[in-house]
Order: sequence, then structure tokens, then C-alpha cells
Amino acid sequence: MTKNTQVIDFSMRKQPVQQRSIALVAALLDATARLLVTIGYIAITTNKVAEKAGVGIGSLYEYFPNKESLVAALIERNSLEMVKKIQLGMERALQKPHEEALRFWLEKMVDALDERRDEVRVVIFEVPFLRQMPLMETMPKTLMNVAFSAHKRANDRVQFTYPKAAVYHLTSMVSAAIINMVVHPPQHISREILLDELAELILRAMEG
Amino acid sequence: MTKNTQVIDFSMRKQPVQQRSIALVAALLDATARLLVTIGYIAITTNKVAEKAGVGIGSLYEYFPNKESLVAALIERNSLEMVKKIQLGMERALQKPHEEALRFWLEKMVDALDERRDEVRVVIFEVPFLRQMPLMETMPKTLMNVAFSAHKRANDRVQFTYPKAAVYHLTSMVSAAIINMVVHPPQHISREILLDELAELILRAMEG
DNA sequence: TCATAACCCGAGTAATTGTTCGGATATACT
DNA sequence: AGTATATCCGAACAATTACTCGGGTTATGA
Repeated sequence: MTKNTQVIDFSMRKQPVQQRSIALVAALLDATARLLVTIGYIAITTNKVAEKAGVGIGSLYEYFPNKESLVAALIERNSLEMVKKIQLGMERALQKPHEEALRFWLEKMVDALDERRDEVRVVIFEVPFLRQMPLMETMPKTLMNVAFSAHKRANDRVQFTYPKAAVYHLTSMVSAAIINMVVHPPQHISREILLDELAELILRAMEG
Repeated sequence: MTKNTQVIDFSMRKQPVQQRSIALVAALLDATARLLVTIGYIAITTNKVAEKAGVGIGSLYEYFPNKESLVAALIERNSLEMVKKIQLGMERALQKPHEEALRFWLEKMVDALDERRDEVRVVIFEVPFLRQMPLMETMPKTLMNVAFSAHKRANDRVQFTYPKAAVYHLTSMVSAAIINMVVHPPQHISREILLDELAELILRAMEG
């Protein structure tokens, strides 16, 4: 019996401490990002990344044990950036009156993803080990919590028959709608209309 | 400049005509399915598939030019099966009174996916060329049409501010919710409750 | 029945790719 | 200045994998 789920080593071999090595690692991640969007995940090799980054292949292996850890480090770096922006957007949204808050937050999320449109698309659709990254556990939970707090805030207006199930579904549906807007935008509908309609749909679903 | 998107040859080399060759191809696809769920897409090799299927590697290459075409053929075969079931469920749902129809159809879709739970999960999350398959163009359009007809049917009740945008979002959200239920089921919520709540959410979104 | 076509096969080849290792260079520290 | 530590490097090795090719077997149908 072959191993059911191969465990992948995502951790870096060592952390860069001097400026030059920090720059080198950053160059590697940047090269990885550029290659991801130009040739796709499958075609990426450690040698190509090193070449594109202008560093020796040996240097790459000083810090990363394999191709997966390289891509994983990139995903982690950029995802954290996006999560921060989304959380910031959430805080600003909560300042606003209830009618505008959701629409505002949706827009901020779309913006955050749109900045790295191509990268997001490749990562979501082509990286085979995405599910196995710790990030994929924590990020939905963060979203869940956000949804929960929004739900509590609107508690007087919102009444679900099964609140836990409602939050579960809303989380996945909102994430999907936003990601879909970014990676598969429709031809003849403007961004504003899409955001307006999405906010309306969600508000209706929540407030009946 | 390297090729931006490598074109993959999904087509079979030739069609099997005799019974034995038909069985051989079926055996290859079955082996592919079993390997997909046990060792994952990355670890699959043509040699392993041939071995698992109990056929010579040469025979595999009589019909499939590469690993991708093998997986693609499997996806096509099983997706078409599922689409048929979903369409049948749709027809049966349309016989029912409006209040039950949606919930019924959702259940049939979940059933169809649940039969191949593990396979669906691996295909969606690990197959890097899924986006490039023609199927991924046609299937959402089929769903879109279904959503459109349902929308028309309920036209007197349903009024969206931007109907096209609404259909666009609802399509992606419903697909995502269903797939999520199958591949990431929550721990402490029953299937029935999940289906009830999902139907309610969608009905609310549609009927305000 | 015999000729033709369809089918099956797996050892071997070619190419790709991951990864190491020893040695050279740069920085930090005392 | 001198020592230790961090960094950088790429030719070369190891392993994997896709894929071919020539030859044998089975079905078809005239």
C-alpha cells in the first residue's frame, strides 16, 4: 500500500539573517511569482526559478528543500498581505452604517484579490497541495469569525432557522462569489453592478 | 519569452473498437480513479496506472498520448454521468410545487457529487489543468441556463435589480455551496439541516 | 483458410528534474 | 588582523518518468 497522503515539507531550511540573503530569498519568491503567472505551476522547476532570480541553484537549496516549499512560501507571504487588507477593510466597514457596510467590505475584498489577479488564479486552480497548507485551515476560520461577528451585530434584524448552517453556507458562498468575480469576470457587466447585486443578494439572504 | 499557456493534448490517440480494447481502456480509467484518490494527482505516473490496471505500458500509449489525457478522459466520463443525474433531478424538481423544488434539486446535486466524494475533491483541488478542459466552459453554462429557466419560471415572484448579475452570482454561489458541502462537510451539522438552510438562503436571496 | 487489421506488450532509451557537495567569497565579531 | 560564521555557487550525480519500437497475439471478414 502506497502512502495515502504524501506529507510535504513546507518549512524553509534556514532563515536568512543578513541583508543579502534576505534579498536573495525575496528575489527567489518574486521569480516564483513571475514564473507562476507566465508558465504555470506545472512547468515550474527549481532550476528555472534560480535562473530567473539570477542566483545559483545551490543558493536556492540553502533555503528551500524543494519546489513546493518555494511556492508555499510565496503563497504564505502574499496571502497574509491580502488577509491584512481584508481585515482592515472589515474594520473600516464596521464604522459605516449598516446599509453600506457589506457593499464596502465586498469591494475591499475584490480589490485585495484583484491586485494579484493572475497569481490568485494560478494558485487556486493549479497548485495541487493548496489544501494541505495550514493557511487553508486558518483563513476560512478567520472569515467564519468575521461572519459571526457581523451576524451578532445585526442580530436584531437577522434570524436564521439554523444559524450555524447559515454561517457555514454564507462563508463558502461569499468567498466563492468574490473569487469568481476576480478570476472569471463576466464580459458585459460592470464591476459596480456586480458589487451592488452581490451585496443585495447577500443582504436579502440574511434579512429575508 | 516562454509559452504563456502550454497547450495540452487531451484527445485519445485512437478509439477502441473491439470489446477487449474497450475493456482495457475502461480498466485504465478505473485504475486512474483509484490512484487519484489513494496517492493523489501529483504522484500518478503512466507506469503506475498501467500496472494497477494490469495492462502493459505499451497498451496505455496505444490510446493515450500522456498522463493528462488519461485523467482528462476520466473526468469527462464521470462528469458527464453526474451532469446527467443533475439534469434528471432538475426535471423531476420542476414537477414539484415551487416550495419544494429547489430543496429537492439541491439534494439531488449533493447526492450526485457524494457518490464520488473523494474523486471530486482530488479533481477539483489537485488537477492543475482542470480550467483548460472544454468541460469547464460548458458545464457552468449549462448551470447558467438552468438557473435562467428557473428564474423565468418564477418570474412573477422574483425581481432582481440586475438580473444578469444576479444569475451570474447565484450560479457561482450555489455551485460553491454544494461542492463545499461535499468536500468540506462541517462536523456537527446534519445533511438535512444543511440542505434546509441552503434552500432557505437561496430562496430568500431570490425572492427578497 | 488465409490475409489483413486490430490489439497487446515491456525492455530499453532519452530527457528532464531534483539535489548534493566541496570549495570560493563575503560579513561579523573579538 | 584573524577567526568563525554566514553566504553563494554550479558542475555533476542520482533518480524519476515519459514514451518508443519491434515483435508477438487475437479477431475479422472475404
